[in-house]
Amino acid sequence: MIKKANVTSTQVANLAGVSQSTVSRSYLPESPVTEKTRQKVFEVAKQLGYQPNAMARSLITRRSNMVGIVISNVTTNPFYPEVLDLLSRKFQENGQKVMLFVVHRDQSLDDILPQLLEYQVDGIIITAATLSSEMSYQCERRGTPVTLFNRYIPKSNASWFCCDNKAGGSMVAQFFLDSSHKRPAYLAGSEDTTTSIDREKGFMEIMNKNGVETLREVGNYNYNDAYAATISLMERPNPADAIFCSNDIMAFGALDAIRSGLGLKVPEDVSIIGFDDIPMASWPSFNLTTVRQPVRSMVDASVEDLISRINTPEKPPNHKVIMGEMIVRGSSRNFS
Amino acid sequence: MIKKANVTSTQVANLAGVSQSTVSRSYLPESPVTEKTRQKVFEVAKQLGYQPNAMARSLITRRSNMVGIVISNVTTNPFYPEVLDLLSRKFQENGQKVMLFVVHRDQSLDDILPQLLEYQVDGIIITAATLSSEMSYQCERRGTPVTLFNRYIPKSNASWFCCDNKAGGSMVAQFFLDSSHKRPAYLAGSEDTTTSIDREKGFMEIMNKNGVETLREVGNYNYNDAYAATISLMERPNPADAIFCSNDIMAFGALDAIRSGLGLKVPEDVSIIGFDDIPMASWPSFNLTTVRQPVRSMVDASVEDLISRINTPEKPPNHKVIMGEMIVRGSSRNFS
DNA sequence: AATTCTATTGCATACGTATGTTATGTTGAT
DNA sequence: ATCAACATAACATACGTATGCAATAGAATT
Repeated sequence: MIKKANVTSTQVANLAGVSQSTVSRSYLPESPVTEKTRQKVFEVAKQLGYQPNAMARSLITRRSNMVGIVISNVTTNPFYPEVLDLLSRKFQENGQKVMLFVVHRDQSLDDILPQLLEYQVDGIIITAATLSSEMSYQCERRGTPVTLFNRYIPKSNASWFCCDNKAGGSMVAQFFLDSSHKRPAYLAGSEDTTTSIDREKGFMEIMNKNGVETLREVGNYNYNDAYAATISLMERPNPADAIFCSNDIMAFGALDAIRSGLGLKVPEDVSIIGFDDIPMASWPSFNLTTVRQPVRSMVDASVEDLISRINTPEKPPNHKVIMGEMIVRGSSRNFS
Repeated sequence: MIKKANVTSTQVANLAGVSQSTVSRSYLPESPVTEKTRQKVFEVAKQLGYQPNAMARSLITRRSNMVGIVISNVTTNPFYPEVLDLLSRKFQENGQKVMLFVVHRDQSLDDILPQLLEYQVDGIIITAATLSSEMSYQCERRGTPVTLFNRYIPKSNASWFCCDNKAGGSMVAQFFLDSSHKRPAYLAGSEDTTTSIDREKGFMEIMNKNGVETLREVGNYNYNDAYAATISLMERPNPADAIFCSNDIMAFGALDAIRSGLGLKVPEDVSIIGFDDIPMASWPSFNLTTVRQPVRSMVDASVEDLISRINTPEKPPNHKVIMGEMIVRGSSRNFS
């Protein structure tokens, strides 16, 4: 527990023959300090190995320059590492440090957010997870802005930025109909996520409007469940000829089930369409038709929103739904 | 910039009719404070929405309970999100918060580490990146322990924990020889990484010992380069019949190149072996033979080392090389 | 040379907590 | 009832920085 004593601004000040406040000001860009003294301070600082203490600074400025990122599914869906990478990069560019929490199914956000607040983060981004109203209230009370990424909560003061999941679902449905598929199926993600619910909603709306009966299975957003669900989907008396999977990873599971598991062909026997457009989707092995999520736009919007609300707390939360784009590849047939 | 005023321990103290120090002690588990007053303090705290300020606490205890994680390749290789997930979980279990930096090719660690030190992290883990001697010195001077994950630096005071990459390479070479392959090839990762260099070293050692000529290409640890490298490997007059790829992602690129690109068969025409054993390796589409990295052990060792060196700074750094395990699947033939 | 003004610097204090030391209250024994 | 002994609580200070205000020095003006 014996930690080496820190070099402080006071020590630098003494050696440089100036006051502590001058040292402090030397590190603030627009402070009135002569270039000569500033250089002298930096020189001594370098010699002593001095570096400002961000904790002490935060304590007095009431700004930590840290944001909290809460994320899940980082190992089960490659979409989220990408989101994390982009978020973290964008925050770095804006001078914000990132305090990261990876949440698992067995953890509650209600245990994590207090830790973030304890560390005085300036703002919080929540990805692929949702917020209890109690926590939403806690954050509001402390004036800590919260932004949701690909989730939304109807009445809270959190911002949110989502892909237009419903429209995405509809696009896929329309595509299936236009290419004369007769037995479409929806392979749901986790039942309690708005992403899966909304994609299904959009998909079903079009199907119902056209009076087309639709099959349904649950794949819980993972490969193995999707594999199994696809088998059961295809072993019915009247199997599917088109499967819309609520994310790409499940689509890979479906593809493998169809091809390796059942010995059928894609897209000749069944068309498969995914959601996300992760890099692997374009690999020859999969060559997956999918709905591309506008990750960049979503990340940019989220970060910019959060930072602007950090800087001006009175700003109301923002909400935006950004349209995805259908990427047609080889896992779906176009005509019949 | 107008941040809501924090609720402080002093306010709680006033309302509860006790002193600030009593409030403070109420939050320290083994402090001498009557259960009755502690309850009263908590009650008032809850009512006021009080939460201790970790910055102020860190300032005085000289412990931030934050560790820095520096990681790269988080989007290009699914192995690293898994590492990140495990690291972060293990640190959480030990009460350490995580400050995350995702580094990119265009960034230098020398710009990142000072930020971590500024925030007084108790320790630093560096994954898939290496440390300049200048930075190593800076960390040592401040008494901040550094642990490298899957990298090593001969003479520094950093700990490191690696997979036994050389032994892994040798295992693969021996496997190829035992199954009578005649034209082995090594598909290198990024040339400047010790992981790729060591795997090659182990591979070549066995091949040389047995007088077997070996082909070589570079795939830079990514799918696309590996795909292209494999094509060029197979278009030679005397093409390979066995390819050892320095990670799984490249192995997928090689597989796709062989099958979709060249119309050949795996493992009949060429055997492919990867390294890492990421979850996808077991998917039917790939069914990849590979060397499993002992991620759990490596993560456990790294975290335990770092935490123990945080608690007792006088401890010398540790180094450990952990053996991987060969996972034989369908992408390699066993006999000939 | 005296005066005014401005650009720098120093002084003092505050941020919110932890903790060594002293003071208080309570219990028990005599 | 007296006093010791102990368990709790209060007091005061320190952690390392930023910043309002006062002081200083130097330049500029007359």
